[in-house]
Amino acid sequence: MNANEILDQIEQIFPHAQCELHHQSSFQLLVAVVLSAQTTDASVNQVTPGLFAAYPTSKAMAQASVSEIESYIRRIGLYRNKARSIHDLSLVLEEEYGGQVPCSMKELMSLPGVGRKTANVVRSVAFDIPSFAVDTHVDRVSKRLGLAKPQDTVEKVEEKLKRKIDRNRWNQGHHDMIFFGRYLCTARNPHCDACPFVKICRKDKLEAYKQKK
DNA sequence: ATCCCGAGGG
DNA sequence: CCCTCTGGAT
Repeated sequence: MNANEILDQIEQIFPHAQCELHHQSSFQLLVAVVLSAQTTDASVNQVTPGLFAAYPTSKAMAQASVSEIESYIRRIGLYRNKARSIHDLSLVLEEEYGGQVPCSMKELMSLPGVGRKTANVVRSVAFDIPSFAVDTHVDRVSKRLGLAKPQDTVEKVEEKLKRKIDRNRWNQGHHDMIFFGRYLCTARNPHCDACPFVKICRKDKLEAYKQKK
């Protein structure tokens, strides 16, 4: 079973996999993705309504104080780093990009608090540019399904997925693997009884590798 | 390699 | 209680 066939199977189980972070603009998407680091999107969606009501645009966010932003997002993890990142990146958007979110990898990754994963998600969801963001779910699922090796870095996993999956399926495939990892192939207690990939699964090998390390 | 860091699930 | 959640900067 090749990578495209694996996606076919996942899409039978999850026909409507998509971005679940609530947002109404590319700026709001960027902020929501920064907030989503090491945090469930359900938690992010609890704080963004209040945050975006107070500061809907990069201009408003840049004019807010970091402590004011903190007060809206204190419920989620890493809130001090995130408040600082959101404020500072809004300032850069206003001063360097005329209030527009850039779409190149180089420009996105130069923003404070924005790394390769966040940049890939923004490019994929906001600009519909073929990308493959590798987060904790995509990394785990790729290694369990044998699309990458246990020792591969996230950059290596991204490279292998892009090579093995048709380009026109990258953006949807990302969300397919997120849903599969979030709702079926979970980190703890995966639902192997309902999984179509038990024959090819390398979960045990992945865990053995982690033990040695 | 370490730090950040609250909430929800098992 | 411990683990995990669409990571990034140092």
